[in-house]
Amino acid sequence: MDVTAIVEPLNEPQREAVTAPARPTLVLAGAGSGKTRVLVHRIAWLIRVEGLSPQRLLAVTFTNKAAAEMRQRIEALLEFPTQHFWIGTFHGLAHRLLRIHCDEAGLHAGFQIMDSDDQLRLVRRLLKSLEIDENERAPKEVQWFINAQKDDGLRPANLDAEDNAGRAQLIDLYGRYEKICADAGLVDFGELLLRAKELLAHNEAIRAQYQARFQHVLVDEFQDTNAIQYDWLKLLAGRSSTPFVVGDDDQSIYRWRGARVENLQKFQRDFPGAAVVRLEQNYRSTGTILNAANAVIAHNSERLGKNLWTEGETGEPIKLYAAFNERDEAEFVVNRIVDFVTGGMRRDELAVLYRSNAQSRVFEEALLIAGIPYRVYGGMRFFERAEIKDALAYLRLIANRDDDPSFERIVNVPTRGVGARTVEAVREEARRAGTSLWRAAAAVITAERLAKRSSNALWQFLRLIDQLDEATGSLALDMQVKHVVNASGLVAHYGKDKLAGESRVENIQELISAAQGFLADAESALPPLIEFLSYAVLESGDTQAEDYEDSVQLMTLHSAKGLEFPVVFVCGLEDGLFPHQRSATDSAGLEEERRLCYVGLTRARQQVFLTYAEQRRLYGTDNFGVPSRFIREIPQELLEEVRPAMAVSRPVYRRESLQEATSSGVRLGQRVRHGKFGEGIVLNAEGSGAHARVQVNFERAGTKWLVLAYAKLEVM
DNA sequence: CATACAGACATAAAC
DNA sequence: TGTCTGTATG
Repeated sequence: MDVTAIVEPLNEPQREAVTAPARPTLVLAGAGSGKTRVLVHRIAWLIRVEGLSPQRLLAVTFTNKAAAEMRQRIEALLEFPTQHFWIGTFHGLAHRLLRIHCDEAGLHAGFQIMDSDDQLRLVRRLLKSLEIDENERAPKEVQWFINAQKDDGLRPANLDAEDNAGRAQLIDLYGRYEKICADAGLVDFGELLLRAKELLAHNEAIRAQYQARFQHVLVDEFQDTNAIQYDWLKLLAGRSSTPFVVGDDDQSIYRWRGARVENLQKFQRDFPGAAVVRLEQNYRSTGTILNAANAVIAHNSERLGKNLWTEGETGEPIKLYAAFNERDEAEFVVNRIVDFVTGGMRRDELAVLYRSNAQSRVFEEALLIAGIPYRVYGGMRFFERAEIKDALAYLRLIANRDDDPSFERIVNVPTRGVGARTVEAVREEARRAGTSLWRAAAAVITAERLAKRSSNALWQFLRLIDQLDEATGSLALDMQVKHVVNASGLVAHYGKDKLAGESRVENIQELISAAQGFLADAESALPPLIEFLSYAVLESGDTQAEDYEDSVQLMTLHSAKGLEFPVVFVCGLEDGLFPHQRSATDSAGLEEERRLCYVGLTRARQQVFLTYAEQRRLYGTDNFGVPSRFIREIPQELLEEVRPAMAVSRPVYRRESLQEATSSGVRLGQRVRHGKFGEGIVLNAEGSGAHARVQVNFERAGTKWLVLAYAKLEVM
């Protein structure tokens, strides 16, 4: 194969990155600048030109989708199968490492992975067993604490209570949680990474082995890495390997999930002499869209600095629509969609983006009325569905009787007469004897401490699991699954469901198909079932099956990252909604919101529509919105305001800012006193001068809108 | 033990 | 306002 195909289609900086000599390299790749292309061509270059054995490279992504895409594109370019390449997600690769070295990592050979749902259940049960009230200590908070510590690489022993009783309790819970996981042979997502990191950090032989093996380590979306992922990379790269990382600080939108943008700077410090390549030429959007995006992101102070440009056309101005309310906003968007579709555009070329999921409903209703097919991203994914998780719990219990969360999940599904009291007795025994629920159940039955009926029901359950194990031990994986879902009564149980029975049974059938199509790793010594169960957690499946028909795409700004559409609607641009109230309090949060806006704008190829609603019904109450500051950050000459024919209100960018509107000393959050209504807090404000109005929540009189000129509010 | 109702809650989400 | 969870009830 000739080198031309690898190098020819690249621009200068792309080529520089792809053909870079073997030294640490940081590629700052702007939106739409060919980031994936650079990674794919770099790998092709290393193999074809540098003669690197595929065995000796490691490529890491965040999502299975990205990993699959990379694989596919490498195969297309190299005409070469990639099954044996180490390309995968951080979690997938960590999992692989732990399976290979489970002894050294201190894990059971058949350890299983818990998803966040399983994790939360486990935390709930832990709190209950300690008789800690959920109102006093929210399970979510405990879960969040544990995950945050793991993301930072900290074990309970590394934590200091700092004379804080609440913190001390959290640390204690973290310790107990770890014990439960270890006993049940369970590993959560954070644990996969942390364990893998500790394995490399503490075991010199293994570390040396992988450092020597992986000459090149490539990382995608580097701005999304957390502390452990970074340490992991550093351990793996060692002195002899070459890290090649690609990222964009302007697209870092996952700080709340543990991501550390600082890792980009840290990389330059930890690998002195690292080459830095900037990809700034954009192949996606019009000049107008890029100028707008550049202008918005320029308001951020913490940046490495980058400016997107294009050789393409200027394109249409960005259209701005000020809707009366959220229904009007949706109607406007749907009318534009109808126009585009009538004009010959495919529906899946149109995307409606919003800040929070709750906003989708109004658009869905409007699209439904207009008879336009749409697809909403997000929501329940395949392997997260209750019927699927129940089926998997049976399989997990068959594989490992000590898997307490699975035991609890299915001990009475379908209902077999094992009630809450019976389960409580089993838990009690497990706590007393310090064993798993499975063993405790057997002990409770033997001790004859239960009513005969309960005892029998429990006995039936234990027998069922043993029987399923015996009956399926020698079957192929798909037959194993098929037998379990039928003989356990799960299919019959879900089939009875009047509302969703049909689809639930279909899903269970789908699980059997998935098992049928599952290719277990030939090198692995583990039973295929164990591998399949891990696969099910790590690859939790798409939200929805592939579109049957061409449909409009509805999703949050977060889930739009990495995608592109000819036409993009960014909706709900109101202060408090976008930027979101809960992120706008500190500058770091606000900057992340701004990056989110940047991500939204740069999704569009040809045309962007921005909308906001002057009034929005949210959680049952009306809110009067102020246009998002992000609108004002776009240069006016790039914007064109679309007004309904009857409109009378002023154009948004000439509208006085909130501060001017309330220059009389009344600010949001300000305490004020009114002659008649008493004291209250200013919630909202709009208009200016003689028309300026504020919304005040009075302690006694409730929420009221008042015209400042008349109300004679006293600032407190 | 299934269903009905009351009350809490509501940013984003990959593995 | 809608959804989800936990509890009360037949």
